[in-house]
Amino acid sequence: MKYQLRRSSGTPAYQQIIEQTEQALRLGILKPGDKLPTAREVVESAVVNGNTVLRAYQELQRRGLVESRTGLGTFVVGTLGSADRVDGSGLRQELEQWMTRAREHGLEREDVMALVVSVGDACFAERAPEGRAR
Amino acid sequence: MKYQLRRSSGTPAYQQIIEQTEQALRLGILKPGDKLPTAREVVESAVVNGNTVLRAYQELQRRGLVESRTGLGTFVVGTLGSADRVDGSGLRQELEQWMTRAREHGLEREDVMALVVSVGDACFAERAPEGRAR
Amino acid sequence: MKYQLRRSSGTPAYQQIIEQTEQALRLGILKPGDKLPTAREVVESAVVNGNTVLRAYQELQRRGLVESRTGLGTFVVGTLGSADRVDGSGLRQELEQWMTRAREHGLEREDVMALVVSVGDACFAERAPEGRAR
Amino acid sequence: MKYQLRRSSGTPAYQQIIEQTEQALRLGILKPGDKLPTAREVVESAVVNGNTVLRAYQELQRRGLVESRTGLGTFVVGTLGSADRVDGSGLRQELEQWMTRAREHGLEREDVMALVVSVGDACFAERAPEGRAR
DNA sequence: GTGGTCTAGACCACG
DNA sequence: GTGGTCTAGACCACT
Repeated sequence: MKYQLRRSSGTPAYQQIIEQTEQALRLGILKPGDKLPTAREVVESAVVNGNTVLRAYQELQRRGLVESRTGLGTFVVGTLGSADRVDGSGLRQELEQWMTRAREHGLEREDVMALVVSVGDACFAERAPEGRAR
Repeated sequence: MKYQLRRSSGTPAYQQIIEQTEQALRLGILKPGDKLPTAREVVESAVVNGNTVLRAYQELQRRGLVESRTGLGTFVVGTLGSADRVDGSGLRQELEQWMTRAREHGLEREDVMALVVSVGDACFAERAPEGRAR
Repeated sequence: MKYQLRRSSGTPAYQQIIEQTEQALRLGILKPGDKLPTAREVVESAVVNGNTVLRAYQELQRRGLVESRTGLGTFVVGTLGSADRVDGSGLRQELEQWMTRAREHGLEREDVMALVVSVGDACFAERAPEGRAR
Repeated sequence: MKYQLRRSSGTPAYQQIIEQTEQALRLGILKPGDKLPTAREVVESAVVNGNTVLRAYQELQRRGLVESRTGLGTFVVGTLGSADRVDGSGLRQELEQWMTRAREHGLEREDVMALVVSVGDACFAERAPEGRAR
């Protein structure tokens, strides 16, 4: 697990850490029992303040995804989404092929993202309470 | 064009407006000559302060995507990405099919997004200057 | 609403703020719609750092008791306990009389508290999941 | 004497041990000559690190409430408050009755505690040096 | 002026 | 060494 923070994105750093951790949980990169990097490690690797990391970890703890034990570290205890259903379904491969094709068509990364959000909104639009996305 | 702000997302409101506008540009929902909603309209529809909208529009203008003409409104003058290349390429349809399949496999919206980001990182990773993604 | 922090108590300051706010909610001192003191005001009156106050307010917000609106302040939106049932029940008066008697018997404040905790444990002991009190 | 630690309360474990010991002293549950549980016993029953228990006992010793004799154990040597005055005064019985009534009125444990603190502040408020209560 | 994020660094509790 | 609290002060978003 390695965090990639975009400092200029406007999204708070501690929130990016939360999002990336949840993403890793969804993708099965992190599983219950796994140890998150220590706050100190993240400070070094992601060039961010220790408090910021702790804040993110505490929020993850509050969400029941993680548990911190002083002197030991922070460990995954919850799961998120359905990462396991992806493996063996071919979904990933198909997406890779599609994205390669999109790229060959001249689409940039951000174009692809915008398209995915747009299609996702339509596809997963079932009475979303309010505020579909960003 | 209608803005959907997530107030609790942590991402500043004015930035969400910018992002959604740029996204619309990439998707071809907005094209040069189009008129953005007036600040007043956004204030009402998105429950946000007028100054916030103006700040977002100013930033869009600074980026050369938009032009405000007093008394008339704010108009799109620039383009972004390669929206036109999507039409007729079948890319959108393929994505829709893929996403439907993903959904039938039990994936949630957030799972799909995590997967897309993950694959996107791999696919568009070429000499990322630094901090290519989140 | 005025916070009285015991800095030497070992209990974190931000947590004392949370506890006292919840207590005020239980006692009906704070009701939905009421405005909490601004972080700045608490900083001055309670001699504590602004971040510490914000942290407490954010936790209260997370618990759904309070809502912060930038530029406006922090407002009570939730309720807690059954404060209204105390009024008119005579419970408060009876407690006051009992406590006066206890004091005349030579009990100190801390003695009273210890006694109350002890009796409370017995009286409200219904299968508490684990960890009854301090 | 059995310690009940709330791990999530924010209050340090070693302090909870101190508080509970003092409370027992005030209530007469512990009297001079009594033996505290050995650190080892506490470690097992309260799932806490041995050093933490020792630190608490040292603090109690510093306060003159307790004395550790190597090879024998830790023994109560001091008193606190006026526990003896409670017995035979009827105070405890009255409190029990009041609390039962409170409970029948629908008050929760936390409501009662908030009320007691509130009344206690008023009743024992005399020239509080500063920050008399929470 | 109000809430909120971030930093740098100190100090504490715990293993 | 690991998580956690607190401070002082800077800077930002929003009303």
